[in-house]
Order: sequence, then C-alpha cells, then structure tokens
Amino acid sequence: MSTRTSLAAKAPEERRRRILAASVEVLKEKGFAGARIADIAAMAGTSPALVVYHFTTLDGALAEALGSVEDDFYDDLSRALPPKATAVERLRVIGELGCDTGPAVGNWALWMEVWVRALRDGQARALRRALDARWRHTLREVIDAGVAEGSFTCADPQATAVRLAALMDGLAVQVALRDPDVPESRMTGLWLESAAAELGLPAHLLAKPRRRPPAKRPAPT
Amino acid sequence: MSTRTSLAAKAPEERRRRILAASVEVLKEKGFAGARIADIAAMAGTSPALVVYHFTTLDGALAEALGSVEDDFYDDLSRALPPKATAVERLRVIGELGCDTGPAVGNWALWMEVWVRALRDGQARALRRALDARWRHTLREVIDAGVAEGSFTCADPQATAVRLAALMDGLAVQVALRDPDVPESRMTGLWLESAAAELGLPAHLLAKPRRRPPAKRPAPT
DNA sequence: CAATATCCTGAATCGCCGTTCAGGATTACC
DNA sequence: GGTAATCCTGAACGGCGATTCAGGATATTG
Repeated sequence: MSTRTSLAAKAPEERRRRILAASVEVLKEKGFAGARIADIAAMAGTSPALVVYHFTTLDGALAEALGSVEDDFYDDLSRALPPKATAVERLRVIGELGCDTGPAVGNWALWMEVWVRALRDGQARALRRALDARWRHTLREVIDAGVAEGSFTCADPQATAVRLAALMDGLAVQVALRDPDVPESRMTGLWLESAAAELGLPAHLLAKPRRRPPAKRPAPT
Repeated sequence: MSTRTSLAAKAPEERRRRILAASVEVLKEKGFAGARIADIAAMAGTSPALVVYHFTTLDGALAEALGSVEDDFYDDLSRALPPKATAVERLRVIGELGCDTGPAVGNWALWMEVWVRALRDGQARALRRALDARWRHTLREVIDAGVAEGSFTCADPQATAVRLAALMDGLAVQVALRDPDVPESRMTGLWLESAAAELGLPAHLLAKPRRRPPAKRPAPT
C-alpha cells in the first residue's frame, strides 16, 4: 500500500516477470550453453536464489523463457497476417515476417539453438516440430489460397511449402552468421524471388512493395 | 620391436590418432556442449590425462577433431566431383554429396553445431565461412559452366548459388531433426527440383539417376 | 495486533569436470 | 647398457556454478 518499497516494485509477480524477461534476454545473448543463473539474477537485479525460488531450476527458467518467446512469435504471426488480404499480399507478409522486417526480429539465433538442442533433447524437438509445422501450415494455406484464387501456379504445393520454409531457415542461418554474401537486407528479396519462381509469379509482383515514405521511425544513429 | 605390447598398439602416434578419432566420434555423438574428456578417453581406451597430454586441452582436441572432419569433407568434395563431366552431371553429384547420399553422411548435425558456435566464437565463424564459401563457389562454378555450355538458363547466377546453398542448409536441418515432412530420402529430390527450376531445366533431367547397383562398400556394422 | 504464509537473501554445500603433478614405463640414442 | 627424452597414468587439486538452507523481511488474514 505504501510507496515505501522501492526495490520490490509491485508484487512478487512483477519480480517473477522481470526474472522471466531477464531469462529471455540472457538466453538470446549467451545461448543455452552460456546462460548462468547468476547472469539472469544480475540482469533482473535480484539474487540467484530467487531465480531458483521461482523456477526451481536453471533449465526450468530457460524452458519457460523459450516458451514465452514462442508465444510471442505466434502472436506476431497471427497479428501480422491480414486474413482477408490477397494471397500475394499475405505471401509478402510471410516473407517479411519470416525474414527480418517484422517485429519478431533476432529470434533466429535462438531457433538455431533450439535446433541443436533438438538433436538430443526430446522437449526441444517437440517445440521445434510444433513451431515448424505451424509455420509450414501457414505457408501452405497461403499457397493453396493463391492457387484457388488463380494467382499462383503450383504443381506440388506441399513440396513447395517445404522448400520455401527450408529456404527461409537456410537464409536465416547465413544472416544470423552475418555472411557477407547474404546481408540482412537481401534476405527478404532472395526469398521472395524464389517464392515467385515456385509459384509461377512474375517476379516483380513480389518485389519490394511500393516503398512506404520512410517517415515512420526517427533517424537511427 | 617386440610384439610384447598389446595395448600400446604401435607407436605413440597411433595412440594420438585413436584419440583424435575418438574426439570426432564423441563430438558427433554429444556435441560441443556434451563432450567430456572422460568420454574421449574411454572411447579411445586410455586415460583422460593422455588426451590432455596430446592436445593440451579439451577445446584443443575438439578443434582438431573439427578440423579433421573439415579436411575429410574437402577430400570427399574434390574426389566426388568429376572435373570433366557435364554441368548437369556435376550438379547432380553436388546434390547427392551435399544431401545425404554421398560418403560425407551425418555431418550435418555437426555443421549445425558449428553454426551455433559461430554465433559467439570467432574461430568457428571463420571455419564456417571458409567451408561455406568453398561450397558456394563450387556450386557457382557448376552453374557458370552450365550456362556457358548452354544447358542452364540463369538470370542471376550468384543469387541462385546463394539460394541453392541456403536451401540445402535448410533442408539439412529438417533431415537432421528427423522431420516427418522431410524424410532423408526426399531431400535430394527436393533440392534437385529446386535446382532444376532455378536453372531452367526440365525437371526430369535431374530426377533420380539410373540407380547404381548398391555394391560399392562392404556392409558396415 | 498476532499468527501465518509468502517472499527473498547471503552464505554454505556439493558434484562435476578440466587440468596438474609426481613418478613409473618405454623408447631412442650414444 | 646407460642415460635422456618421450609417453603414459592414477591420484590429487581447484574452480565454477547449480542448488540448498536457515533465517530475516513482508504481506495476508482473521
């Protein structure tokens, strides 16, 4: 009730939230292998013991952190995809969301970690499978819609969905690793070109959308 | 000189080789995160101390192991690619080598680990860059050759090389993770179809080559 | 306000490896 | 054959962290 407590901001839940956020942060920064309880505690501004108090175990904290990132991704996905847009438009959104322009930027490194974890850990494997299935399914839906509405031509939609999803993974790896041959700025374009080719679309249909007047954000550094 | 020593098989170099081989094995089996000196020693049939004696450090052993895998890959690559074959034939070889049919099977999981490592470690990043550049370059050469000899049609060979390389990475991830949508057996096909499309080839030209009678190697254990 | 449940912390504890070490075997060399 | 270099080993050592713990603060409840 009183404004006395400055450190224990609001409720214990608030603290818990902070720790969870810190876990996400640390996970992205150091990866599964490098994440320490101490890092999380430091970033959240509390003691290591509290991390364990709330999450029982380091793996627990990281697992929940991963879960929250996953949820965010799903949110972004459903929020960004206008359900009544044309297939071409939605395809472009998918390209931008999956590549780098969307709000869910910078998660690719994390997904890569999940892949490696999934090589040996069942839970990670399940998570990845779910994520990927959903993504592929979204893609597949758009493809089918495009074929139905006559704007796409595609002999084998399933194979195309698999290929386009895989291509995105592959490109993301290059980008995440800052490969000079695949700068972040080209990823979306490269992917959309392939998509256009796979779907029998004239390439320009997917090329850079009419460039929105670059007003949105204040000039970066 | 005597046949006395049964354990110390031949020379100390032989022992060292064994340990290196064991390192490769353990690395593939447990990954960077899970590899222990004790594992390597056990697999090589010696003491942990000897591992350190020869390689100074666990990371040293793993690094050299990785190097040897890399060398093997280069060897396989140059051995498998007939320099005077047609571009189409060489493209198929690339597809099979990079996918799973070749001798360099099962390394993909390892490369994935390298990717993740490369997110934070400069040496890994350099290794990956080299490997990838070489691979992409090989691909690019074949593409250019094909274009020159008139069998391929390709507007932007560089982009195509990047895309086909990335697609292979992406497909490999699915295969390594045993994604039911991308069984190992389909990977080569999926990739070759994309290659055919990218290069303006009738798909059947790259479809399953006449099935070589499976005689080459003695059945492995 | 007392009693109780919940939070939170600093200071242990404890297991797990990587690495070191002192010395025993083996080999190479003269 | 003797001596120095090289190999090799089992038995410590030591540090890094995850987890536990005993108890202090804080909130909740009646």
